[in-house]
Amino acid sequence: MNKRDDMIAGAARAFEAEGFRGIGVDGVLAFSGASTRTLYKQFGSRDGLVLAVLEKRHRDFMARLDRRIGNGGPLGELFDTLEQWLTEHGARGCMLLRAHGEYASANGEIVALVRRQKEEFEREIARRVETVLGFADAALATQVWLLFEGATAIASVSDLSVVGSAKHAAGVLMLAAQGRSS
Amino acid sequence: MNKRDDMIAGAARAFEAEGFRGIGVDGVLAFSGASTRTLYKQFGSRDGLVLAVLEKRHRDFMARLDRRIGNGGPLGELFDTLEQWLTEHGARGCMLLRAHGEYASANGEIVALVRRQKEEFEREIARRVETVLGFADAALATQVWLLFEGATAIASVSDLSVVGSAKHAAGVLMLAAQGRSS
DNA sequence: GATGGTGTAAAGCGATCGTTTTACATTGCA
DNA sequence: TGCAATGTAAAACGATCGCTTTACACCATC
Repeated sequence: MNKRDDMIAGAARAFEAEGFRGIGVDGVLAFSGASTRTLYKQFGSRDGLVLAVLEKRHRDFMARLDRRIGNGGPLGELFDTLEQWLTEHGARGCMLLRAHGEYASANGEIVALVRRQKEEFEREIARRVETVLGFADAALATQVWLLFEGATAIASVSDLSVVGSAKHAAGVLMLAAQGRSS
Repeated sequence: MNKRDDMIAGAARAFEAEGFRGIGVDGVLAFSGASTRTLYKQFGSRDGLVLAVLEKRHRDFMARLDRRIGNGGPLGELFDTLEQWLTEHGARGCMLLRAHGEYASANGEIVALVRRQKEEFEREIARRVETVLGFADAALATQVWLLFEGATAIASVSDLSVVGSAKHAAGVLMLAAQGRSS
């Protein structure tokens, strides 16, 4: 019954470790023990499975954000959630952006999906910035987003402490924005 | 004579557009018109070509930094150079980090090279931070690095204006660091 | 004017790619 | 009890993969 979910979870681990184009269908399926027949019945194609993995990945992270992890307010939660996420999943760069890069000229549907997901994520950050400041500040939201994605990327070649650095920098930028408004 | 350079330049364009694992040897060579024979004589293997591309890419960007582009001081130059670079090469995410992700479990030499390159880049930022502040501030250097890599990544799904946002945020963080020291 | 370095053209190596297909087992619902 | 859905196992499709090899052309230097 949850075979479909097993395949998505297994494929996510496979793509995380080997990259989206670096592993074949058989290799991906080995992570969940499913057969090729089931893959094509459930997802239609290999790319269909990729889309399902990306959708679940984004949905899971957004849901995790709602758990209000940590104690640094709406913006601090953002980075505390990221640190917890990277601890659990390993830091290999944002899976969505990796797919965006690997399928840039091979699958427009995947590219479009990731763009939509990132727009949604930026809006979520803007919402949190407005909650903290009491007024909207699109420029600050973008800067916090930059710190977030920078930490996600750099953690793969450095260590998880960069997430704390990003959190701290976001706090400094926020205080500066508050100072300018008073 | 410059056939080797042609192959590296062509391969860089190929990998930029299709990803490192998303295009075959024949496709890569079509960008420079070279033959497979020449590839294996010059680079030994496909991965050898990848290493050469990454080395040249890093060296070229570091050399570009020395041209002191823009007028925002050592830190402003960093982001002005990035913006010029992305305008010329297109914004598809950092090629080095893309390679690091795609070869994470397939080629340790590539992974190690990128790690070294990123360490060197972080030191370059730290050097510039110290020049501006008059004293070393490793935490600030890391934060500027986060903004830089975040802008590089996000420009691929947004637009180049995020580089200006990163530059501005770096300026705010620097002023805050100066304030703390006085 | 032979030689060695560097290049192209093209065929072929075994392996693997994404996908389809055939054959059969299990399960839940009518 | 019977049927449809869902699953596995395994073979095979043509295409493409990274790589090797054979054969030949150019062009500088000694």
